[in-house]
Amino acid sequence: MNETTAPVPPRRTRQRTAVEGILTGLAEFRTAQQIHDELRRQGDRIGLTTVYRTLQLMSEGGELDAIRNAEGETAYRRCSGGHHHHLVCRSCGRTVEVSGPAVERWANAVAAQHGFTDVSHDLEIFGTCSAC
Amino acid sequence: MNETTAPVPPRRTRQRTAVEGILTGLAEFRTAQQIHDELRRQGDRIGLTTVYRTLQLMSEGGELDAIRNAEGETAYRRCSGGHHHHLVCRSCGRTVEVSGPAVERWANAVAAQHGFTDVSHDLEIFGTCSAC
DNA sequence: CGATAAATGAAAATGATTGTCATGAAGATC
DNA sequence: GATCTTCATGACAATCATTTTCATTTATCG
Repeated sequence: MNETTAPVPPRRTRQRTAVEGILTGLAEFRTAQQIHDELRRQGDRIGLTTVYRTLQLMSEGGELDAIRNAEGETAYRRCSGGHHHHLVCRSCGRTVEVSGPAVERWANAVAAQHGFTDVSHDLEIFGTCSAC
Repeated sequence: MNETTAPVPPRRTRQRTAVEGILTGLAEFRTAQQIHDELRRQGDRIGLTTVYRTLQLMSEGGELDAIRNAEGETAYRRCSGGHHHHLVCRSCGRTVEVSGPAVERWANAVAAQHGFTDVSHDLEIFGTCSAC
């Protein structure tokens, strides 16, 4: 009766391990195609479709953060536990994780004032970093 | 020698006027396709390509704000003097404009702490509205 | 009124992402 | 270890927003 609580863990395959391996120890955002290219460069035989699917599943499972860049591509990065936002450099793409309890409270309060429940939010800050 | 300062104003065409007309007096974000559909519904004969091009030019010229939604589409809105954010209902899509000076200050402060300049940000709050 | 360069738009091209489905491989069971 | 059931994979086709192409139309200037 519990079909929503995922009683079945995902299978441990060579491909899934490879994708996780790329993202572990990397703090930057990467697109599916970049990850695919990198794995191929390492001699790993893996399909582009699989990379897309794996990243999507990991993202849905809360293992990855996903953002869309200006070119319309979706980029992923390993997710550090808590809820946070991103400060992204427009030029080089460098990303810094930031968090602000005040923002969380403000968002919840504003939503509540308008009768909204089950609140979540997305916040991205863009700028030019000191190196650029 | 001044090719970057646009000495030539864009021509005033029926199509450009129509696109501007749709966005004037509308505070919500609309995609190129939605605007194209709306114009067609009004009996205005206009090509989808032209709508895309016009929106892009207006956005580059600072006349419009552009955001990317979760489906990967780009939505535009007339640049209303005041900066604000959106509270969107997940079920019915109802949108409420909200603003919070505290959030603006926080975003600017955080960015500055990390050496970022020329800061902007996107914030969207999602929830279920009282009617749903 | 022309001349001229920008604007338009229909159709084709692009490019990221998703769907399809036959084959391959985990994990459970014997 | 052999087998079975089911999920995972991947080559390819399909989708879909957006861009490019290029012949035609039209603002705007002199």
